[in-house]
Amino acid sequence: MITTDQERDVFVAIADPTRRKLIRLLAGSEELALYELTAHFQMGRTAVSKHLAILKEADLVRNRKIGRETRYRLNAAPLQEVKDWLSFYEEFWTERAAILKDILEE
Amino acid sequence: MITTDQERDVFVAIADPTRRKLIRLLAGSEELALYELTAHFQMGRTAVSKHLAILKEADLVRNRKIGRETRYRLNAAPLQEVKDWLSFYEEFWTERAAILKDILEE
DNA sequence: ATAATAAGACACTTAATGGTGTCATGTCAA
DNA sequence: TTGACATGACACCATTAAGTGTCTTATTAT
Repeated sequence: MITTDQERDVFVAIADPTRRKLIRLLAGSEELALYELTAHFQMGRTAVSKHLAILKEADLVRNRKIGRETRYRLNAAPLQEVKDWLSFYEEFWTERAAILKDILEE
Repeated sequence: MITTDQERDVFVAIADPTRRKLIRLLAGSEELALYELTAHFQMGRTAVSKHLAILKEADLVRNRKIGRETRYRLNAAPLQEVKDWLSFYEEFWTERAAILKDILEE
């Protein structure tokens, strides 16, 4: 049996600086077409398209076809998962926590 | 001129599930030696060591040699960078923000 | 002193990633 | 209706990533 393996990995999606820049661009506009997004990068359209596919896989981006162009929009919701993950470790880097720990270690 | 390229990429460091598990393990103990960490995985010691090297590069982990063993400890501080990055997008996934946006779009 | 343990340092393999260029197709404009 | 534009779909390539195994060295325990 072959599981279609739709991984939906948000952590991997945001690991790449190009993809973080895409997210940033989409946060600034309601909707942007592939060719508009591509204009902000040095790489070719195909590469940008692939990055968007990875973002889409993680559901960080939604798209719809309008005439001959494909418009992309941001869906930030999956970032919640990262925030939840982080929240567990927050106490480990907080100044307050560090002081408390020092006290306990005395 | 060769720039030694110490990239220190926190986003890449946390993108891998094995490395997130390492972080989790280290959050649970003050210090753990490589062989102790390795015991929690199916992969070999060398592989775990490499993952720790990547975490160390991102300064998410510090290590010291005690006798023949190398003990690792968590340094969560660099995760702050991820949190800062996330905070910018927080309003985009908040329920409140979604409702507000709908109102503004009327 | 010797054997066992912990880990560093390599060399190596396989698969995934990030990019390219090209061709085909649908859509818009003149 | 013809040409230009936007994109999808490939095939392809180079580099990096993730894992392996082996050899060596330092340290501990018997």
